[in-house]
Amino acid sequence: MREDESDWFARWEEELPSPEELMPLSQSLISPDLALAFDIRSPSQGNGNSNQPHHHHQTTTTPTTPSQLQLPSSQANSSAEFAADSADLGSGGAAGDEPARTLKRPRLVWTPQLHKRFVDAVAHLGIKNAVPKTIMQLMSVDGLTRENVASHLQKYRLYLKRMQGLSSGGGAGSDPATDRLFASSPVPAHFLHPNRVPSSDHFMPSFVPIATLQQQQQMAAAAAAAAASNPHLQPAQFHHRQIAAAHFGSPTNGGFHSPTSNGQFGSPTSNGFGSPTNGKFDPSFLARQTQQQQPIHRMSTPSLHSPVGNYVEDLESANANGGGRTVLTLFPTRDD
DNA sequence: TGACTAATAT
DNA sequence: CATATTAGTC
Repeated sequence: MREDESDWFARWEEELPSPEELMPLSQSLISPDLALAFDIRSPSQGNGNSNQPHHHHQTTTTPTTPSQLQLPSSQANSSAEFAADSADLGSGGAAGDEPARTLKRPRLVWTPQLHKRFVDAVAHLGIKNAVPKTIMQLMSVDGLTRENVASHLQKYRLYLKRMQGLSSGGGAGSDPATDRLFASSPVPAHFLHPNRVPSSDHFMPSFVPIATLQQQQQMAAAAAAAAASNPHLQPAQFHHRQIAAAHFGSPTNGGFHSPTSNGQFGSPTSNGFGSPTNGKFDPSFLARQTQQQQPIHRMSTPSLHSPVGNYVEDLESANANGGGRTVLTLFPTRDD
């Protein structure tokens, strides 16, 4: 049975999105235009995690066409002429406040990869501890906010409920596009059986959330740079109508991957969680991520250099529904 | 106060 | 419809 442990782990690793598919979220969130807007949202919401851009190195293994690299300045958009005066981008006018502060971030798009990470996190945490903040931390996806997770979690829960109800009936399959995303990731058994607790339960020997510390300053710098370059796109600009969708296609070890062999992770708290569904687990592994303001000390990860995220901005007409929506695609829209 | 969930808005 | 945002509660 011990093998099971390593087995599941191996399986888990395998299922994880390959580095090529993984990527740092925030980076994508922060498109040039957005760079300006990437700032945090409401002042009151401490926002456990703001977004922090990482700088990734290009892994030599990025066979992908080198063509799309770097930030295209998004000028691809038609509005390249936003730049003009730097002074007031603020709301035009009068009040000129801090636009960056009030900007809204683009809608997060839950790609299968992202969702997978989400499910993995939830599975490993156990429904009990699977609350937005924890999930978010475990996912360790740069740029993901607690609210993003909360929202998704809500929906996921509904989905699970639906599944439960359906499963007893018989089965038929549901293929509505609605579940498409959720279907992309297997739902851990316990999820469907809230009451059942596997005797041998306990997975997650020592899961280690790597990344998690990011530098806000860098982000600020980046923003500043972006701002300088593209002085403004005030919210009003985004406000209504389309932005460019950023597609990501870059490998990144985000931090989810485990360096098995190298396992330097020896995290101080590499404890095996207690039981996900049973006892209480020590969130120590969460490493108190005290808000932001951390000295950019990257962990000594073996080789956590991530490739630069070469994302391309694409205008996604998105839907033909009511009108253009601004959407940000994080991962390469690669369906599984 | 901060976080969670449910409800509602976009 | 998928997310985001708000509101009520703990």
